[in-house]
Amino acid sequence: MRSPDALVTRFREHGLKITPQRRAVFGVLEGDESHPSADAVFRAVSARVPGISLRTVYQILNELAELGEIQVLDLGTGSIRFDPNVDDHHHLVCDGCGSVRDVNVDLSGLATTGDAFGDFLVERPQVIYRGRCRSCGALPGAR
Amino acid sequence: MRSPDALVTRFREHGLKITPQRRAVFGVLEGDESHPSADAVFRAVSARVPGISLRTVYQILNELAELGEIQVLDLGTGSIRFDPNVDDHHHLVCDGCGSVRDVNVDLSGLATTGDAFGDFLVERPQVIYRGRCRSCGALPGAR
DNA sequence: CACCCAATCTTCATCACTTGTTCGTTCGCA
DNA sequence: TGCGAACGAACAAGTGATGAAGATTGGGTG
Repeated sequence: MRSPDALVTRFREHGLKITPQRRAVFGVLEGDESHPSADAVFRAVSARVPGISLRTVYQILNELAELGEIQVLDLGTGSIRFDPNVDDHHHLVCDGCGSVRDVNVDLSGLATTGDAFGDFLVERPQVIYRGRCRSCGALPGAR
Repeated sequence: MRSPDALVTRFREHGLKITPQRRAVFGVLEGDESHPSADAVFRAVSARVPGISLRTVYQILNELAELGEIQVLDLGTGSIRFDPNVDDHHHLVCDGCGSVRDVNVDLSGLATTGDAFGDFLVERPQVIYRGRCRSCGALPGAR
């Protein structure tokens, strides 16, 4: 995701208006590596723009996704996660607390064609490393 | 997943009763490679046991999962998928129609520890190959 | 073979997440 | 500054999955 200023420009270019709500979402997402859910973004944004509705947050997040500024992730944690990091990378998902972390691994050796794939056209291989983060390490497993 | 007969034995061993509903679910899942959703199982089972409730199907599927007889998959297709194949394997997911296919690839080379993982303990690396199946190959993309 | 109790099934309700709709308000360019 | 298009807020719907409770049934027992 680009900087909030660049996003302002980009939104204007696409005929989208710049509202305090949008600015606030831009600001909250900038540098956020926590892979927040819509609700988490909503709570963070509410501190800057009291009274904003969850619906509006969803709208803005979907707009950002459509512009390719953020990535939409369904990692099976019960809610969709949003990732301002749109570079090629993969994710660690903690079964204990549901937290998500980026991980950079070289998958160039990963086959995406061959007998096993038949005529299926692989476009986006995705790796989800499920396990336990440090704080959930020893604990038994309810999310 | 074992054979329906073996499942009957296994359920009895666990103090679970054998009902027509359970037999029907066993039968439907046997050899099923379509990775059905709960609703798909429900529809298939309804042909054998008219009047069965969706709630009961969910219950039986969860029991099978707890016994480790089937795998529960959240592949981001909107609903949970159930897989009688519990061997180590991965999945092709079609962005077009949401269909799922098994794929056997050697992932022994896939790292699960190292600097990139820090103190995160990877237990189940999961690979989802997203792309297009044959019939959706050329078509544009609504699911 | 009928009985009985726990287990199970069905029905209804609830919950969490996400999106559709409507209407008053606001943006932003002229 | 003003106007039209776009937006935000409130409300409600919709989907997938689970919780609760009363009616029913499996299957060992007398």
